Amino acid sequence: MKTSNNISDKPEKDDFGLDFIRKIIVEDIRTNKNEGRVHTRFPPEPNGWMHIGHAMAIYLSYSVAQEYNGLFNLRFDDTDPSKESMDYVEAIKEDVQWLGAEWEDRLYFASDYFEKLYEFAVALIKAGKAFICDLSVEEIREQRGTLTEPGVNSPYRNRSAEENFDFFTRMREGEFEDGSKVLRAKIDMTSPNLLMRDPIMYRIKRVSHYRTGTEWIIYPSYDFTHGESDAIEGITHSLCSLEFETHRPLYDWFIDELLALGTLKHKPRQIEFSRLNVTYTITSKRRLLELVKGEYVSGWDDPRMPTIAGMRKRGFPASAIRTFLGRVGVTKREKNIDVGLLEACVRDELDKEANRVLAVLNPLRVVITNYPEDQVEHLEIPNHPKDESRGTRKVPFSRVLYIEQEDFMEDPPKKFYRLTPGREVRLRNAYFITCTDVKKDESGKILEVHCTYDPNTRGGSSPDGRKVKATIHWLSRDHALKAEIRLYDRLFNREDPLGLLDYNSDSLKSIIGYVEPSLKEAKPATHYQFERVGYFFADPEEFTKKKLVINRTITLRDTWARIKKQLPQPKKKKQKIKK
RNA sequence: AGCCCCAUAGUGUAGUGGUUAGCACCUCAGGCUCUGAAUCUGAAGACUCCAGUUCGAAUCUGGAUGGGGCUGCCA
Repeated sequence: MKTSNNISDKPEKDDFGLDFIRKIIVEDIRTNKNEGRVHTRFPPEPNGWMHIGHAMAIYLSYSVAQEYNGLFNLRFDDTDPSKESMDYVEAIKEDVQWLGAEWEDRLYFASDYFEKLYEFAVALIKAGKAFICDLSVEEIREQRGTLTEPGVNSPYRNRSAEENFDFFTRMREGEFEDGSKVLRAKIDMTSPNLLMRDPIMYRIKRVSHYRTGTEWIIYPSYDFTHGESDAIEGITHSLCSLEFETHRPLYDWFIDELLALGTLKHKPRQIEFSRLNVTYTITSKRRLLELVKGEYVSGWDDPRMPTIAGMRKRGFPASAIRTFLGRVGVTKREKNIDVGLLEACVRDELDKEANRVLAVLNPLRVVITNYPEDQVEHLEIPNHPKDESRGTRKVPFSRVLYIEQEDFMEDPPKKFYRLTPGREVRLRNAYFITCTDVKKDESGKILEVHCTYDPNTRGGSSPDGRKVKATIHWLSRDHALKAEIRLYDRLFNREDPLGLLDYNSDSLKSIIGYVEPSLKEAKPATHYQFERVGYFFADPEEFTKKKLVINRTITLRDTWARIKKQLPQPKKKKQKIKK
């Protein structure tokens, strides 16, 4: 760290392309502010689940610290005991860790600073900067004024420092009722910023705190805790979302006063960035709670939820979330990111990571009529077509197979080039087969399809160089394993969902599908690509050898589905053409 | 209504007085392919407006317009 500081010969434009926060940091380092240190923090309140928006805050603060050789703290902002719990602390730690943000030994709690905060408050009281106010909640609200009218001074505003100190001591000792007195900062009741109108610093709350128990009955407010905690920890850049912008003058006021009194020695800088909104998702705690309470989802970690726990269970890799966040960037504009971008990042990552296997979601029986009745072959199939080092596995092949229902059409449209009567296609990594016959029941429902195979195409290529237009996936019927497959889709069917009203009732379809035998050896929490179908994830908790529970993370990009949509509608029923 | 913040393709972002205004996702067309995947090539697509400063403005200044935030003893 003790490098020579030749500030002058630093190239000026090395901050090109950086976001505005990193520019500030680069400049601060250049001018040796905070002795060139960078120290950030993520300050969740342990009263709820972390979601994609929090992920952005975590990732930003952490990666900024990383990039500039700084430190990153995890600090729980636990000043409202009525809603907080240790369970949330543990869940949040897991989420933060999973995302890849490391706090090392710097795990802190604002509640550890209660004594210090109390002393800070006393210092402010003694300096005449804070007073005990006996007004009720309603009276304080009335006297605060409105957006356009100034507030009026509390009648208790001019109590002497001694009296204030005495009251504050007795507040702590439990002499007064909850709500009967508060400690307020003495700032300016006419400020156009409502937060500066003598804001509350301490309130009496006889609620047991999940960490400090009944030790305290007075608790500091967010505004009087957050900045002070930052200062105590030596935070240099306190990054938060835009809604705290109007709090900044107050953040600064407390610290400046404490600095002037010599109580504090360090001043962090709060910088606000716009929060992340994603299409087809909601992050409002209240709205999400409705889904949980109404059992529209299985819980806060339901794979459809935008929570970090939900995305984890869904099978979104942390690295995909990180690249997503990186692509989104940091600004102060309101953003509404296309969920497609997140999905693209997930596919991108999984294409590299996931081994390929064969699975059939909706089976259609295929009989290879020229294949010997009792024969079983074990075909060697690569685990990843782009990565030989991942090796191969054996997949059984026999006379009776399953293929995907939608890979066969008796009377196909022009652009359909999968299996159809008379046509030859390839079974992935197996054989060329030609459809010879279609068996139906009396009602016309297709029961099975008869095909012949070409023994010379073993492995999937023909010696005569003959081409087929399509390759489809398959499974040997007698060897296929049943699996509970949960097909997840977007939780809402509206780009800008309001809540329950836009709930997508098709967002989960649980089906029994078939997978190749190798899946029996799968470990929970591993990613697979079901070839031609999508990316799937062995459920971290529920997947066992006996019961294969598999979540669909995301479908493959499906060009055929789009072509199909553009095709003239088959005239089964009269359909009203929308447009 | 008062104060504060924001404004570049559909979306997100780069651009810091001279650029054919760059990139990513999306969209469309095509190539390649044992995944209609991946990949490759190409196309379409933007500086909110009005004044001012300047030889020259997306960029600086002023105003307008549009969007967002703020009236918890929540964070």
